[in-house]
Amino acid sequence: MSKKSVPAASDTETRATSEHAPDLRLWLRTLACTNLIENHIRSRLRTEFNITLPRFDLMAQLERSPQGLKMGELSKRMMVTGGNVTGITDQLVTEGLVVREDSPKDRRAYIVRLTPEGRRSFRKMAEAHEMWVVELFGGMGEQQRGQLYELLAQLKSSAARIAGSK
Amino acid sequence: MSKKSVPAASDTETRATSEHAPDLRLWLRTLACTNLIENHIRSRLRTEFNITLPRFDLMAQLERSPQGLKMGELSKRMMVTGGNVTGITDQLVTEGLVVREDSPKDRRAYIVRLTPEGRRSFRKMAEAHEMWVVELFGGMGEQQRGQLYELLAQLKSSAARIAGSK
DNA sequence: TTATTAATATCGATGCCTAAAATATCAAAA
DNA sequence: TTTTGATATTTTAGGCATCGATATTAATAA
Repeated sequence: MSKKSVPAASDTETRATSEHAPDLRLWLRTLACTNLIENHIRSRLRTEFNITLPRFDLMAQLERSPQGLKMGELSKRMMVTGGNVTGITDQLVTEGLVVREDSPKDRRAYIVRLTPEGRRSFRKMAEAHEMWVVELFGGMGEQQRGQLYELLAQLKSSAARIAGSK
Repeated sequence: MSKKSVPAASDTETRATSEHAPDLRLWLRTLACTNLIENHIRSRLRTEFNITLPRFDLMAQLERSPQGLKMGELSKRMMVTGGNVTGITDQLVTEGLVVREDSPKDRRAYIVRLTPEGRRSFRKMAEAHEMWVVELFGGMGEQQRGQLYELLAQLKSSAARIAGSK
């Protein structure tokens, strides 16, 4: 649209920009929302429970799997690399919140499990965490949140189709 | 709702969870979308241009401000700490993509600016970057993207009201 | 059995990121 | 002028995250 009055030299680039900028703005807004919320949660986890978000996330995975998880399983579910899981687990072990046990089936592998204290501690934090999220989304109407949920499902599948096929 | 048939001992917690879980799921879905897209972009920037996302983001800020920006301005706009900006800028300087100049007005401050090569290099990358974003959102309809944009505005202001008042 | 290939986890190097402390400068009050 | 408080940046220490390399174990093939 409006090809006229656009300098010929930068035509392609200019048109690409003006046609696609809305998607870029949409992406930047998505990013801004996520960062805003994530930074808030990260900060409160730190000040109120003296824990980091990655550690909280790892514990959340273990809470859902009382039988414990292998390092590789954690890596897959948290969508991070194995080396990363090694480091976070090390920290949690020294804090007494999780334990590494040898797998009876596979001597290469460990089973990571919450300790009783880890479980107790996590439940407290999870309750607070959920309230924070409710608070952060509280300015939106019930219906708007439902719409957002559906639209994000579309976005996820759209992006996954592109990103998935590396 | 449905107070009956809920064990008394965990009543509060259970109800809180069942009532608020939708918001939690909504948040996790938001996070999943963002991570999916961000990781894809990060990976392509790396493989196709051998640059990291933070460096790209810093250059993007400078491109919009041809007169250059102070370190503190960059920090604010990128929503990261000053120490971080120092490190990223150092890298870009050694790569010859940006320069630090003394501020004529304020001897405490630096002005960071793109070099000609930095500007040339950034424009190439930005064009590709925009196409990737268009691709990633391409599975959504025009109207859906518009709705999403509006709903995210609501979310942003809702979250900012909570997160802003530290 | 032996050799090969794949899977599991760790380690080292590198980069991003923050919070807190240190350094330098500015601007205005005493 | 000197002090005081605010501002701008860097430095330091620690945690998070990736990649590539490595050691061990498992599973499979010869």
